Amino acid sequence: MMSESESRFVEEMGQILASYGMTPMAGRMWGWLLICEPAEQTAAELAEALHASRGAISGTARILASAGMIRRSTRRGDRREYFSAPPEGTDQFIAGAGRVYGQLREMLERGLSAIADRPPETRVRLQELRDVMAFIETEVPAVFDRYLSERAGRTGRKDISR
Amino acid sequence: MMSESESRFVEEMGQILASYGMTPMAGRMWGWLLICEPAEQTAAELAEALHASRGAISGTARILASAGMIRRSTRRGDRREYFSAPPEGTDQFIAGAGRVYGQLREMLERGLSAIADRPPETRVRLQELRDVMAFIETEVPAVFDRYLSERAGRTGRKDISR
DNA sequence: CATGATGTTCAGTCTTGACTGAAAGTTCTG
DNA sequence: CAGAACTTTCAGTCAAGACTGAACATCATG
Repeated sequence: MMSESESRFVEEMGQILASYGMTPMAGRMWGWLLICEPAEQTAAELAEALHASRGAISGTARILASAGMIRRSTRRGDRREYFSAPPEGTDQFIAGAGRVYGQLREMLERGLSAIADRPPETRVRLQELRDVMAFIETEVPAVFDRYLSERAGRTGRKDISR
Repeated sequence: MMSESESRFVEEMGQILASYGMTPMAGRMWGWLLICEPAEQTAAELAEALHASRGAISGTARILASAGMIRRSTRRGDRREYFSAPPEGTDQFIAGAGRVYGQLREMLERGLSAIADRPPETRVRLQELRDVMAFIETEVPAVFDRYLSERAGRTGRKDISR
């Protein structure tokens, strides 16, 4: 059973992730998997905790798993699947957020070629935006790497890899 | 009249911005203002170009203007307002995107206090995510400043300010 | 291979919220 | 100050899509 404040957190995760392209259920599921005990939960447990149908759990788990944000695991002699939020999920989430900038930049490139014949003072408006996106796009991995090495230092130089 | 490829760009802007929390109309309007000629457009012109009602233009312009992404200007002896996409609009857009990380971090803090009494191995899942967000939150302004100084160099050291 | 347990699919329902359009409000000109 | 030109507001419409739940598929076990 979820406490009042836990439930509030799970619901907020649903709202925020929903406002950024995922479904509310995806946010709730990830949120719950980040705080639940035990860390591994069956579909039936998730359905009960989140007050959701089996169908919703199944579909949402598929999306989150293919995005790398949750992990599915099985146990010998147990038909059920167990879901959990692994550490890499965080990285995948950040990576997904970073991809947005590339997507935007590509669209802006197409926009620029659509107005290729316009005077420079017109084109400069879009170019400026495209340039910012291109810059951020290349910076995101650098920032993330910097975080990783900072963390490696903090936790006593574990995980230099990746 | 919009060309085929311009129309495609405008529509794509609508879709992408919509998938990131804004309305389709906001994306379309910003997109169009980034490529239209002349740069300043009246509400009536926008309504025609975007095939939208006056009401939709009014509401959307309010949102975009208060977010700092478009500018409203008036001319003496002309009741109409003119809308345009100024260079600062780009900065405001980036700033808005950056704010997301702070919002997420705050929510994660609340989540952490909701599970304050749990064992460390449970809390570490959320803490990890919170730490990444906090790091990125502080990095975003730095990245943007780096872009500004790079651009200042590129354009012959204009605009050191801001 | 029959049975029960679990997972997936999908047609239908229901909610949310973007957009329309008409009415009301505001500001300029003669 | 009357009237025209715009803009804003808001109740209503409509479409998109998240979720449900039942039917169907799959798998382990006796």
